[in-house]
Amino acid sequence: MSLPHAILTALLEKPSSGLELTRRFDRSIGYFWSATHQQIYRELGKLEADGLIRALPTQQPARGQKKSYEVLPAGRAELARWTAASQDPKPHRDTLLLRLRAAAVVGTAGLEADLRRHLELHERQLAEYREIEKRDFPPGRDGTEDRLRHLVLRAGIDLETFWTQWLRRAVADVAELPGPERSHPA
Amino acid sequence: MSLPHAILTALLEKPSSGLELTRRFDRSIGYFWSATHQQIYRELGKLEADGLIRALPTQQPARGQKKSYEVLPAGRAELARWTAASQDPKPHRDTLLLRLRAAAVVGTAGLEADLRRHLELHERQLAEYREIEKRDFPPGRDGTEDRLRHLVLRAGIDLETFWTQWLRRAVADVAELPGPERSHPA
DNA sequence: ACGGTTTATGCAACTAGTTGCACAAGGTGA
DNA sequence: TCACCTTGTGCAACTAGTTGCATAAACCGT
Repeated sequence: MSLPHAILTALLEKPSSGLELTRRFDRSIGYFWSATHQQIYRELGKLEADGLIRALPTQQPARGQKKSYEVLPAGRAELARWTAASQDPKPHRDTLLLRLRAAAVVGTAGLEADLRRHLELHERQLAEYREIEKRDFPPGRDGTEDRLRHLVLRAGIDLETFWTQWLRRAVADVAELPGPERSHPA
Repeated sequence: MSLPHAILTALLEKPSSGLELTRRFDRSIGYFWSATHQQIYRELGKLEADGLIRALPTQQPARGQKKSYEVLPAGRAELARWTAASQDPKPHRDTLLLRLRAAAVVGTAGLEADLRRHLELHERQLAEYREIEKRDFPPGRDGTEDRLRHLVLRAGIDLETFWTQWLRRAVADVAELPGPERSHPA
């Protein structure tokens, strides 16, 4: 139940239209809370109906016309409430770890290539995060908002660092397992 | 679309009833692929209908009677196919990071306590993983299956290590932000 | 001025996961 | 012996997220 709050946060940072939000989700918030444009439009409709945001006045609010939203006081209050509330961590689900566990039973045939691919993806993501850090968080500036946003970015960097290291080890381990094409039949 | 494969893996490790599976999900596979008993029963039904598993012969298959399942060759084949297939990583969603980002806009009031709580939860999980490592992976034994399972466990350990470290920093950072009860109004 | 691409909004149907409850059998103590 | 608790199985309804497609305006070359 966090998508509405992600949208409220994004809109407080800057009032936007559905498509602008979609783009910003792809670039920054989406790194830890992804959403498609359909989800976003649907949620904008709900938030407006609930009186948490409103469409900025415009000439004709027709289809194909940009429609920007801003957060109302009730929306800010709801976001503050949600941020402060205690929440249990949702269980993670990780397909790759599951596949490795399955490979322990049915064999590792074909797995190594995909591990390498994942390694590359994570390396790319890590590089992107470091780029952002260099650009947006040069040493020195540390207002409150910057501090918190930097903290979030650092979580991303450290997570990707973990994955690249772990995947390198996984690739190496899987590569040196007995025999090519091993597949552990019944 | 991984729950059926998680179940196939678990059943290959050891044929089980629905409830036994539920318990094993809580203890081990569930660390990276959680599932409730309702999900498991539903999926067992589907897997049986699809001919990937079958119920072990028993006396009366009535309600309240244990019913164990084993994997059929078609099930093993499907699991092997899935394990080897290339898959894109699903986007993560992390509420805590989102809340921190929201806090940068609406203020950190009330957040610190929950960060501490999360820190404790991750410390506990980390301790549990280390316990399992000591128990199940003493130095020396390293068959193929052990190697892979140990690799998965190590991912869990490293992930929890990351979280505990990051959360410690987050708690410290949030604690020293300007003023108690800061809340950054419009 | 017309046909194609890009920008922008949105609906509908589907899949996956969660929550809440119902039902049956077997054991246990009063 | 009967009320209650535990174990085990399961349905139904709901919530969240995904996929595929429809629609419309604007911009752009010919």
